[in-house]
Amino acid sequence: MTESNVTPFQAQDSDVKNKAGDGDAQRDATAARLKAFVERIERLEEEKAVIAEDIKEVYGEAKGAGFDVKTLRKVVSLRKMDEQKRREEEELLDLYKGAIGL
Amino acid sequence: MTESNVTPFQAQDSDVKNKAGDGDAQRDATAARLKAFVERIERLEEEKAVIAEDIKEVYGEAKGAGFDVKTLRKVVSLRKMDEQKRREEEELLDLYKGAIGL
Amino acid sequence: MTESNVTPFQAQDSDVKNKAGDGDAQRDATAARLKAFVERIERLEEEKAVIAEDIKEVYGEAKGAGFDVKTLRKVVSLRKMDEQKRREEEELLDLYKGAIGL
Amino acid sequence: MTESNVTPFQAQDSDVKNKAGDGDAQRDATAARLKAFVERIERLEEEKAVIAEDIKEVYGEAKGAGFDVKTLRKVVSLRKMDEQKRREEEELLDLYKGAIGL
DNA sequence: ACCGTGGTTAGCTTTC
DNA sequence: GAAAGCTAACCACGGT
Repeated sequence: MTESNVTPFQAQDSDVKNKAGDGDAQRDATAARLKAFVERIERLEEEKAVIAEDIKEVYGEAKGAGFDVKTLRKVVSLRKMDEQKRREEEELLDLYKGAIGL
Repeated sequence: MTESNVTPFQAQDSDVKNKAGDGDAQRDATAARLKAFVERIERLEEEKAVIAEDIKEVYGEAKGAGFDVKTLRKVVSLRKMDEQKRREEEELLDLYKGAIGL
Repeated sequence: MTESNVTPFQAQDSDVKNKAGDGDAQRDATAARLKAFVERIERLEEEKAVIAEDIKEVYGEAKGAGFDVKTLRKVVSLRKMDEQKRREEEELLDLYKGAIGL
Repeated sequence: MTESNVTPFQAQDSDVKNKAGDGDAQRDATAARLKAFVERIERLEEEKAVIAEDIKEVYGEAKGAGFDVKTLRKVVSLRKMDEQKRREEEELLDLYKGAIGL
């Protein structure tokens, strides 16, 4: 699939493509490649859904262990914010370093 | 950890928590368990974020291969909707069956 | 109110706001306009809440008439999904048409 | 419609209804009533959607007037919370008054 | 009567 | 700057 020589449908401004002489072969090939992309995406989304499910289960466990879920979520959320803040500060530091010549 | 005999903090309306005789040991143990939950969740969320990233990359690839991303997203969305609809219709059937007494 | 010449508060990153010469008049005017927006929103949300209440009542009526509410909800939900699907398919068609250059 | 003499489908535990000898007339009547409920609900939901749209527009206006939408949402939300709190306190007061004999 | 669950809605992020 | 998709909080319902 590294040697792609047919052009799939694509947003275009005013040009007309594949108007005539477009055999079924290319159409089929394009369709197959499209299908491949769709399936890759769907598999990944499925994995994502599974993990989301796992997360819910962990919260459930925590609840069963006596923790307050809402509070727990807040804690996780706050740590994530801190993390972002820390990264931003690091970026800023890098920026400064670059500005003064490494 | 299956034999949990300390009570973690928890949302309470008007009760008094940890009033007296609450040694540091329990507090530490509770904190440790809380930390464990938080870390499990964070690890899972990290995995989820990675997959979300992968999905974005696949869309990027598709775009590079000449597909229109917006259209591709629509296709994926419609397929998901079909899936949901199919499931709901099955549920509805079961519901009807229950509603009229099996 | 079409000629607004004062600047209300607004999220800003690192700028200095209302530094000097900022009399009370502008502040009051801004506050008044803010209040007006808040009140408009609150009135609309109130209307929305009333309608949500009405919907609940209709479900209640249906229940009183012997219909199974859960099933009824499912039916409504499926019809909504059909509607959305129909619209999306139309959009998809347009999208395809655009993608291949009209 | 005050004299309803047919029984619509409904959740039941173990009884079997409408098994045999159920003419089409009742079925049609039930279907018609069901349809009426569905349509009433759909109309109300449509109204609700319109109002939700209006609210979005007001936020848009406020933004155009220079207000920060996120902050504005926060203000509205806080006022709603205050309102709830106020009501709860009033209820509590009534409760007390009742408890001591008006 | 309470808990657990699922559906609904609002807010945030990211894209165009 | 607008629009949409995704995510997280909220709420009402049914089950136990």
